[in-house]
Amino acid sequence: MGRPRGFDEDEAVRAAVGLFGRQSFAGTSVDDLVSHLGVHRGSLYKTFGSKRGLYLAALRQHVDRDVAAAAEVFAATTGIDAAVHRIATAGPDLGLLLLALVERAPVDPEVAVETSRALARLRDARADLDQALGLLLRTRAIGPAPEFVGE
Amino acid sequence: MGRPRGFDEDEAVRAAVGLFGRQSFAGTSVDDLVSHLGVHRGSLYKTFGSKRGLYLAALRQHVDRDVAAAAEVFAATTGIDAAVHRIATAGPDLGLLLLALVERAPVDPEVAVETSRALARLRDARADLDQALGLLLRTRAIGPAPEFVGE
DNA sequence: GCCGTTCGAGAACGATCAGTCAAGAACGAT
DNA sequence: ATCGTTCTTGACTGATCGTTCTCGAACGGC
Repeated sequence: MGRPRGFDEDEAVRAAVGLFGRQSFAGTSVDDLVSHLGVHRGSLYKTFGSKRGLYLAALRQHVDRDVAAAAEVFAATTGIDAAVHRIATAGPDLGLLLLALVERAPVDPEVAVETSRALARLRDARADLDQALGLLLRTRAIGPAPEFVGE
Repeated sequence: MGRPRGFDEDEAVRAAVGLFGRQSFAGTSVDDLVSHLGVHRGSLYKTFGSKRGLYLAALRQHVDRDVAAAAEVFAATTGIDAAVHRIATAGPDLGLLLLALVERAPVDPEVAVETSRALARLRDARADLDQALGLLLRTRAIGPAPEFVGE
């Protein structure tokens, strides 16, 4: 009963993944979120409790969806450069995971739980996780690695 | 001529490295900086121009000092786990570099220049840069890797 | 056709943000 | 001693921060 929602919660969280993944937690304001998610202020707080609550929801969806998809690419692609290149160009954006790892995990235990979950997923898909992480990090910072060409 | 400075610019920048490296750029307020650097508001803006100016100064010092020191450890230590463990426990804190890579380099070209400089330094010291980066990233997120013992 | 409930819309809250300004204090030079 | 210069100090600005509140609209149940 009651008035039905005017927004899709899953879509809203997905949009939050994009914003937090591009601008970081501290760098994303609630105004940013409100104007990009199609969710109004009151509904946002009613649904997620706080900015941090929405961030955690976004991170969980990111791990379950985007990180899982990336893990599949990693498992299916031989060669780290090719796998990371494929993810960077056609795969899911892992910006939120990278940002969560350095920005929030050290100071927010619940974030650390989710990032650990993500790392475990990736480790299962590929034993040389560290090398993949480092390459993803450099790819985000400098753009796609120019030294890699070809499929 | 003129009144002498009441603070050491090098020390102030070093303190800024710590703050930015722990709390990120967007997560560190000018009030934070003022209360931890021993530099008052006016002097901060007179000396560095803006919060971003101070951030760039901090990042440059970080690359020239802390990243250079880490590169020496990497070059002098055989074994990635041992090298990263040594840096994490007794070496320089590379938090600012990691944060700059994911938070600022993608949106601030001058930051990207400095992070590229840092990566070049590390690459010269160790060919398997990506693996080292990934391990540093995980170490920051979850704390020192429990699987590594000895040395 | 109301009632209870949930949501939409946006004004409003105190706090904090980055950045500026004016007034005075501490120096070197004359 | 006085002047020009540079730095200190803290109040101040308008904007933006995360969060809360109010009020009306849209629903299911009776």
